[in-house]
Amino acid sequence: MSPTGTPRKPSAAATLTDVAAQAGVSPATVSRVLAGNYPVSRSARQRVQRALRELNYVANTHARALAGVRTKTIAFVLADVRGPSFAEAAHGVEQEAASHGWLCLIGTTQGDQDRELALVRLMQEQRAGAVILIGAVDDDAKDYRKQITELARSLQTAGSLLVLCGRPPLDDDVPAAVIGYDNSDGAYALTSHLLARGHRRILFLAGGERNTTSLARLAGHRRALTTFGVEFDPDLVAHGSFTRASGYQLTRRRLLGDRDFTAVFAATDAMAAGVYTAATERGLRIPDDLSVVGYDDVELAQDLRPRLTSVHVPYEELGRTAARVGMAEDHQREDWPGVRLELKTHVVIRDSVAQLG
Amino acid sequence: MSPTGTPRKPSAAATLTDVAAQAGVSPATVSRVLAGNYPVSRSARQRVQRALRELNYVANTHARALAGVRTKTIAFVLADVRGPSFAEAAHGVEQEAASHGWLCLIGTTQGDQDRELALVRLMQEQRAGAVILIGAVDDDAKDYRKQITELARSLQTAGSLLVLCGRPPLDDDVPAAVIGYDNSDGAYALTSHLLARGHRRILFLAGGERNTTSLARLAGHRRALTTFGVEFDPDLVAHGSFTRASGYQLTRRRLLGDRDFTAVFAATDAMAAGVYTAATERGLRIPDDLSVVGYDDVELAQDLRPRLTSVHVPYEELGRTAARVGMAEDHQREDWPGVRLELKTHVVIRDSVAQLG
DNA sequence: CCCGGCATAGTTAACGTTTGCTATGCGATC
DNA sequence: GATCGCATAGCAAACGTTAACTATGCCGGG
Repeated sequence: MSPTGTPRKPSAAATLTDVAAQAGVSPATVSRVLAGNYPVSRSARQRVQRALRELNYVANTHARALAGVRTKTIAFVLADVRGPSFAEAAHGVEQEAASHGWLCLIGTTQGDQDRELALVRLMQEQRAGAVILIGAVDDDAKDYRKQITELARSLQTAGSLLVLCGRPPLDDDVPAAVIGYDNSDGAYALTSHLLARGHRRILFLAGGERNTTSLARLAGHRRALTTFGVEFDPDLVAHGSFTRASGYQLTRRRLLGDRDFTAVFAATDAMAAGVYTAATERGLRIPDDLSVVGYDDVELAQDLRPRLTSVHVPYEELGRTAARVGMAEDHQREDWPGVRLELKTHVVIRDSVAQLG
Repeated sequence: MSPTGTPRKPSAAATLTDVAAQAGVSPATVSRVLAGNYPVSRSARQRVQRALRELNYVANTHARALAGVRTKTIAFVLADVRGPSFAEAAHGVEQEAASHGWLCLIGTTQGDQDRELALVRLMQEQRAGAVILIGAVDDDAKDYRKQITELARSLQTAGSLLVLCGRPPLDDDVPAAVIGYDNSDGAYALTSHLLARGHRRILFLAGGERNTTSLARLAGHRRALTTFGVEFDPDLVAHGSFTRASGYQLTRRRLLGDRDFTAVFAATDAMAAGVYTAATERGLRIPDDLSVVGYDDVELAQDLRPRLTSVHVPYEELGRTAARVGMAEDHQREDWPGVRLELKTHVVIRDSVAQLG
């Protein structure tokens, strides 16, 4: 009734109650206009909408959440946003979330597992609808599994969900979703390709010795060797990290003496890029003098010359799927069946492998 | 007094009040133990801490925020997390935020300005302490400036702050911080380098016709031309987008007929990569037959062969600075002086430019 | 021996929404 | 013409914290 009646406290955001006062209705009515889940008369609705505009009302998520509305926020935690494969996955999560009107909370660990744990806690304080963990882990950390298991339970208790993405599952009774992709089979196929082209001595450039992704890729590699009846030579495995610099160092060292391999399987495309540099430095031409393959099929694989043969991993799809699972409503139920998905990979043949013999 | 007294409602997260009951104290005491800003007796503290652990208490940010505690959340909005320069900036924001215990809310626009506006609104509903907008804009959108100005004011009213990052400032009276970097001077320096090496006919591959970043870089280029007394030829500017594909297309088209330029200035490194491909396809060697330069100095610049001469932009620093400004406490004051910073760039000379004549 | 003050503790009123319940008016039905 | 029901509206109690007050006991000083 009093359009210019009681003036709001200056320089503070307008609340629902302010809007109600301005429109001459009760707060409940404003809330109903906003939610549209209850009949409101035409005239009241119009006055409310006018007041909403005039006061430039912005809803308060915190109050909403407290009052029991499910928060449309999904959290994800990864090692580093700059890694191309991580970025791809992050993009998938973000797109999927956005398409449902959800927002993303993000945190990075730089590979520190304690930081990861701390971040999950923080995300839980924010009452994120789900927490997605992306990327490999070191399989040693003793109480890491225990702690993450506790977190998973804790999240479930709070009506949230832990989604593990691209890392091995926890125990069966842990309430977490697992979205994986197939590292071992991809490596199997890639090594098979190398073997089919006549390579017998293949240097495998691995990541961290306990890194689960690295381990799985190495396992696939060995499996292919066995299938083709080629004996596995431990000397042909070098451990480093998933970086270009590491690929460079490892290769450089191996190229110092006599070369006893015709191909290099780099556990990631980034490492493969390092191999290129080291080989070029030594005057080796790819693929004529040395064949190289990578893994991940990030954009870089097409930028290298010759273009790199690699295994395509659907990182964006991985992120999308994780988000979809996290946003699903039914994981709140007591009898939720759990989710365990495995995405497929495939070899992309380009120009970095020579046919031998 | 009753350690196992009243059992909590099963399968719901423990609240402060639950903890208080368990420890036999009032909620206020628990809150004080948590905050550590008020004396609590040793015995009470210990009982509380025990209960905290037993119940696996996780604070509720929403309730805290409602009760008036400043939320330690910073939001940032960019076009796409996959772009390497964006990723770098995002990393900077995230690192800086994390080092102060803040969390990041993230949203991407895919270049859609309406989406950007909508995202800022969403972030405001979340009561983010600041909202950082990263990246260029199209300078045409009529009411875009008006709307973003309104948002800036609205954010300020709510005690938050709009931080514009790598895009031109709004009007002087708009309460927003602006963190820029120098596009025009960088382009000036880079074109000067080309001119100093004897190039006179330089094809400039620009981004969107109204893209502010592209426009600024083109302006610097023209300024250098003028300084060296070289007449600007509009025919030597081609507009596309900041992508590799666009760089490829634009170059390809120009290479069909007679070539009337000796160097290409690509407005981004990604476009330069496209130039490489198109040139190689035509059998042109870089830099012998054609010189190429880029802008941004992302990792890609070092992956290309020959390595790309480019302008280094401190994207990570840009993000860090934006976050720092956003998290500062004093921007809440009525008499906040505002912030307008400009980061420096510098040319990185590599192997993609030939000395002519 | 009384009182002022300090160290703790509890009480309670916010914070901004949502929502179940209750109240009101009015047209239709018997 | 009393009654029922429906379409609207408001009231008030949550939600989980914080912090300003208030209450209690105990100590030391006068």
